[in-house]
Parts: sequence; C-alpha cells; structure tokens
Amino acid sequence: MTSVRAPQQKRSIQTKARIMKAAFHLFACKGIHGTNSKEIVKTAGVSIGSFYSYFKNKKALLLEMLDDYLNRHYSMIWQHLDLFSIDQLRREDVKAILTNVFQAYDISPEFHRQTHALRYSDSDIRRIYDKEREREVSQVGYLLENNKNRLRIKDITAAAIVIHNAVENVAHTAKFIGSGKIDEARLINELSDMIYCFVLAD
Amino acid sequence: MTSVRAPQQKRSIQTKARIMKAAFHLFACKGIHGTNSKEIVKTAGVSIGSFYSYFKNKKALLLEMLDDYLNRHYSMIWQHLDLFSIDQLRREDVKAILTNVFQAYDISPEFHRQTHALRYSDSDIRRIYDKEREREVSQVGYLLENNKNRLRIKDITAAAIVIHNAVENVAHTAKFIGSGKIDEARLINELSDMIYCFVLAD
Amino acid sequence: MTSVRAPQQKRSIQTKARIMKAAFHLFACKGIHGTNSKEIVKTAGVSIGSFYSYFKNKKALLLEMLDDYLNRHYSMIWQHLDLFSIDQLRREDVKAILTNVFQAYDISPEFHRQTHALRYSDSDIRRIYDKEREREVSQVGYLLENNKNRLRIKDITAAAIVIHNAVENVAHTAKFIGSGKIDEARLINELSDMIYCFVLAD
Amino acid sequence: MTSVRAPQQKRSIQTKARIMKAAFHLFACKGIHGTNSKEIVKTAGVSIGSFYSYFKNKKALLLEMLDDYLNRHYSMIWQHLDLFSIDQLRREDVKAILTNVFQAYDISPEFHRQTHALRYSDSDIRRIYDKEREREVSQVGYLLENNKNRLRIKDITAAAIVIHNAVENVAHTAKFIGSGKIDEARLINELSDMIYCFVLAD
DNA sequence: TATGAATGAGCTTTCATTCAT
DNA sequence: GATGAATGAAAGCTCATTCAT
Repeated sequence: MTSVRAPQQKRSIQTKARIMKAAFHLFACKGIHGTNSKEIVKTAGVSIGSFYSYFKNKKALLLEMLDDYLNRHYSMIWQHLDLFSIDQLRREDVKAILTNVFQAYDISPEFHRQTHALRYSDSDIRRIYDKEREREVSQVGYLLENNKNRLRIKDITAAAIVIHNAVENVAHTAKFIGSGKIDEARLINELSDMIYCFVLAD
Repeated sequence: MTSVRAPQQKRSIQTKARIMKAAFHLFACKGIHGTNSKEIVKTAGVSIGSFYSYFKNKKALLLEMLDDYLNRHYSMIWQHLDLFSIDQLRREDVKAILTNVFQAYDISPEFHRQTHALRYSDSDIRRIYDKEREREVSQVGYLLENNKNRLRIKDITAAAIVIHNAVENVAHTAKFIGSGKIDEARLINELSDMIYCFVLAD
Repeated sequence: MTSVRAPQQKRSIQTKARIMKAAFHLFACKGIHGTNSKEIVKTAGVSIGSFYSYFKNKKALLLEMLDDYLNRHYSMIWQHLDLFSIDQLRREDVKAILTNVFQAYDISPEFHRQTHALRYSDSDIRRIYDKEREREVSQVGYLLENNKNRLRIKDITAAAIVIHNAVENVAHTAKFIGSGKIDEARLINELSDMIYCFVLAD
Repeated sequence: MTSVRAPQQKRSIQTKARIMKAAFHLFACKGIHGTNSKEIVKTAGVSIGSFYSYFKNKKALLLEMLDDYLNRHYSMIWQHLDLFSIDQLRREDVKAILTNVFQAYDISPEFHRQTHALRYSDSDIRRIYDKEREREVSQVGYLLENNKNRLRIKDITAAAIVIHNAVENVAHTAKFIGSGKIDEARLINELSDMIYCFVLAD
C-alpha cells in the first residue's frame, strides 16, 4: 500500500514545498510534457521515492499546483475591490479591475499558458478551470447586479459570460502570444471602453 | 533519406485521404496525444509504411490537417459577406457573422479544441493559429474601416483585436466547454449587442 | 517468381550500369549502411522495381560491385609487371610495385574502406576479400619463387603472407585513416626497404 | 533528461557488469549490428530500462566496452617488457613481443574483429582505435629509440608505423580470418625475422 | 518491361511508477 | 521515512522487398 502522506512535520512540509517549487519552475520553462519526474526530483534535491510519497502521481502534483496557482491568481484580481463603491462602478473602476487581471497573469504567464493548454485536452484540468471560470463569472455577475438599476443590458447572466470571455481572451493573447506591436495599455483601454459602453452605455 | 511522396495517382490520393480522415476522427475522439500512429493506420486500413511515405512524421500530418481545417473554418465564416452592404453594417449583419462563426465551429468542435490546446504549448501549431488569428483580425479591421465614418471608436487596430478575442473565446466556451445552462442564442445576442454598441453606439 | 534479369539489350545494360554507378558513389560518400535503396534508384534515375529486376537484393548489388572493383584494383597493381625482369627483382622494382599498390587505392579509397569494414562482419564480403587476398598472396609468392636462388628467406609461403599483410595494412592506414604527418613516400620507402632487406638481404 | 547513472552500490555495479558481459558475448557471436538491445538485456537478465539508465544508448555501451577491451589488450602485449634489456633487443625478444601480440588477440578475437570492422565506417570507433594505434606505434618507436646506435634504419618514425602495421595485419589475418593451412608459429617466425632484419640487420 | 504504392517486421528509446533495502 | 535501482509497456520511425498495374 502506498498511501499518500499528508505532511505534518516541518521537514515534510519543506520537502513537499521544494518539489512543488521545482515543478512549477520546470513546467513553466520546459512545458509539462517536457518535464519528467526524474528532473523534478533532481531539481528539488529529493529522491523519486519521496516524490511518490507526497503525490499519488505526476498528475496529482499538477492539479494541486494548479489549484494553488489559481487561488493566487484570483486573489490578485479581486483584492482591492473595497477601494471603490461597487454599486457606483465608474469607467476607471472597470479599467482598474482589468489592470489587475493583466497583472495577475504576471505571476507566471508560462505556467498559466501551459496549464491552460491542457484545459482543452485533459478533463481534470478542465474541471479545475471550469470551477475557476464560474467563480470569475459569478464575481462579474455580482458587480453587474450591484449596478442593476444603471444597466442598459437585460441578460445579466449572458453578459457576465461574454464579458468574462472577452477579458480572458484578450489577456491570453497579450500574455501568452504577445500582443505584437499593440501595447497592453491600448488593449485595456479598448476593452474597458467596450465593456463600460456595453453594460452602462456611453 | 525520407522523401515524402506527393500522391499523384488515384490510389495514392485515396490512401492519403484515408489516413487523414482516420486521423481526424481519432484526434477528435481520443485527443492528439492519445492517438498513436499504429492506431491511425489500423483505422485507415493501411500500413504504417504508407503513413510514413505520405507524412514525414506524426506532427507533419497534424499540421497539414490543421491547415486544411482552418481554411474550411475561415471560409464558412466569411462566405456570404456579399449578402449585405459592408459599408452599412447593421445589427443583424453583426449577428449574422457571429452566427456563421458559431456554425463554423460545428465542422468539428473536437478537432478544433484539441488543436487549440496545443496552440499554447507547441510552437508550430501556434504559428499556424497566429497566422489564422491575423487573417481574422484583418477581416474584422477591414469591416470596421468600411464603416469608418460611423464609428464611435478611435483605435480601430486595438478594437479589432479586442472584438476578435471576445468572439473567439465566447465561441470556445460555448463549443468546447459547453455553455452550461445558457444557450448559444443568448450568448450571440449579448455578444453582438456588445460589439455593435461598442463600435457604432446604441 | 522474381527472376533476376541478365541484361542483354543496350538499354538494360545502361540501366544496370547507372544503378551500379549511383550505388558506388553513394556507398563511398555515405557508407553502405547509410545508403538505402530508395536513394540509389533516385540517384540512378530508375525505379525501385527496376532495381530488383537487376539485382536479387541490395547485398547482391554490393557483391557484384565489389567484385568489379577488386578486379580493377588488382589490375592496376600488377599491370606493368612485364616492364622489369621478374627473376632479377631490384630495389626499385619493389618500390614500383608498392607505388602501384598505393595508386590502386586511389580508384576509390572510400569504397574500399567501406567494403573492407564489412570484411570482418559479413561472411559474403569476407569470402570475396579472402579470394582476393589469396590471389595477391599468390602473386607475391610467384615473384618470390622467381627469385628463389637469391632469397635469404626459407619459408616462402609464410613470407608472402607476411609481406602482403604488411603492405596492405600500411596502405590502409595511409589511405583510410590518413598517414597523419608522415607522407606516403616515406612509408613506401621504409616498407620497400623492409621487404627488400627481408627477402633479399641488404 | 537522460542522466546516465554511475553505479555506486553493489547491485548497480553487478547490473552494469551483467549488461556489459552479455553484450560482449553477443557482439562477439552475432555481430554488433546483429545484436539488438532487447536481446542484450534478455541475455543479461535485466530490464531494458536498466540498460538505458547505465548507458546513454547502444553506441555508448559499445564505446565503453571497446575502451575496456583495448586496455586489457594493450596490457597483455607490453606487460613483461622488464624481462629483457630493452636497449639490447635480441631476436628472441622481438619474437616474445610478437607472441604476446598474438596472445592478446585471444581475449576475444571475435569482439576485436567486430569492432575493428567498424573502425572503417564509424568515426567514434575510429577515434578510439586511432588513439590505440598511436599508443602502440609510440611504444614501438620507444623500443627503436632505445636501440638507436645499433639500428640500420634511419627513419624511425616511418619504420615504427610500418612495423606496427605489419604486425597488426598479420595478427588480424591469423586471428580473424584464420591463417588457413599456415600455422601461427610460422607467421611469427617470418614476421620477427623480417622486423629484426629490417631494423637491426641480419 | 517498368513502375512505385504498399507492406510490416523490427529497432531504439522514454518515462511514470514500484518496491526492496 | 527515505532512497534510487529496476521495471516494461508503449511510442515513433526505417527500409528492404513485393506485386498489382
């Protein structure tokens, strides 16, 4: 029986953390398929045996890492929501949130890109990302609800999805592919203009 | 010496087509990494030797298939552009194009999803998709240019990118992930409303 | 039944010759294992089907080529034997023969090297080379016999073998490996001195 | 990442040794091209995975084995050099060394033959053999130098090469091809006579 | 007689995972 | 608890040769 250990002692926690850090770095640099377990444990300075006592398998490691990552990502986006009156959303507020979104990708655009890729081919990864999407769409919907009486749109649910998708994909293009000659500021400008004008009118 | 045969005779063309058809089907069903060459040729009813006389390697097959696919996809979207006055874009025209986009995904949402996944981790796939993106963004920009004097937006280049990204990702969410409880019509409605209102005002 | 055709018509002879020429060139350049049949027929400008109607298989081609080559090689070495009195071998005669040997390798040192390699791992090639060796050793023995009364050596048979081996390997080193800083003239000098002094005394 | 393990524990050393022993045997019997990795590990009684954790690839195994082999070979030839006055080389000393040479081939004439074959078609093998040749030629040169004042030859460098080549090839013929009806003793006799008479006169 | 499409056995190598020490 | 040697299924690809046209 190879039970997966829940690290309870200091050293254990450190070991597990070391593995995750090494894997995060390698996944970002060389891709997930391009990184094998030997390499991870070598970088982490632990044995392959240790690896398998902390993680059921390679996939489990990835899922745990992704979960952690998306939590940090989410927090960065929505952290300073209390700085403005959420029921009186102004143009600059929309822009501020979008700026947060773009910054949140800077934690590790590479890791995000690599895992995002798997979203479309691996059902476990997909599930995690779907949960994340729901959370984000909810948050957008929540903001819309709070400005309900000022809205020009009727279908808040659909609008939240559309807005979320627009933002996500503009960010992906900018961060994963490089926005080419266009700089991010211009994209954020147009994007926030589009959203503001869509939900609250010009 | 691995010369890749260019099929010139009937039998050749058939064989190559059989391989591509089988691969298309398997890639869609079981994923690209989940499909091996042995399986492809078995499904196609040809030998592994034939496979490698038509394609330098598995990757070359994929790239050729993707190229074909994206051409069909692009055509479906922009095929009936002559049906309306492109310098007098109306709300229903935007909606018509969006409807085309959604339909274009129905050629094979699965194949599209599988290859789209690789876009973020494989540089060859990425190059093909980037070219496609440019083509699409250009087309959007062209439509905007043709309605220049009616536009409320200033930065056409950035707007074209933002619009393309919004549409693409809404379609991906709907087609790859399933729009959940929301039906596609509602998404298209909001999306076209957002775009129309963004570029031409309410 | 796939009988191997003996070319009797002009075109046939040409075709077969073209294949052999192409193969000779490719074997010399890229090695025998490094050359595949497709490449040979492509270079020769004939079809793979033709190839197999002139040669039972790749090996048969090689054996036929080697046979041809060794005949030319042998002729070059012993061609001007009539220029000197073979029963009155002088120092310069020995040197002249050795010079012929070195020149004979220049037909194609590469082809010689490649086939020589197989001598130690392929029994068919070995047989051909063994026959060739016997022929050469006989010829050396014949020269020795013709100078019998002047010889200091007793065991002509063994001496012929030893002489042949010495010459062969010095030539191989010079021609296959490059004699390094030592030039061939010096090697020929020492070699002929050694042989002359061995068989006929100083 | 293919890290090649350096065996540090008992079991490791045994496993690696088992692989090398099996390979040595198979290479000798069936030739190097005629032996595949599956067969080696099967004979060694280890897994294919083990093979590739000790050797980067099949070639690396061969090179390591050849290096080992040539060291043993060299040692056998020159081991008892201290038994005679090297500055007073006598006829029987030359013969003794030649006898050593012939015995050194008996470690494994087959393995020697197989690798020697590759010398002319594989540049890595060639490099190792060239290094070995240099070492041997140097040793011969060293012996000649030590008898400098007694020599009849002038060009020691060329003579060393010629002598080495003569000996090597006579040994190869005897050991790889079989000396036919001639027995080795006769060859050694003539060879040592030739060399002695060449360098020191009759 | 010539062609070249088709064949498929066979090879090397990778890597996630297990388990004896 | 930790180690790392050992495992072996599985994958991609080559190439001499056949045979229907």
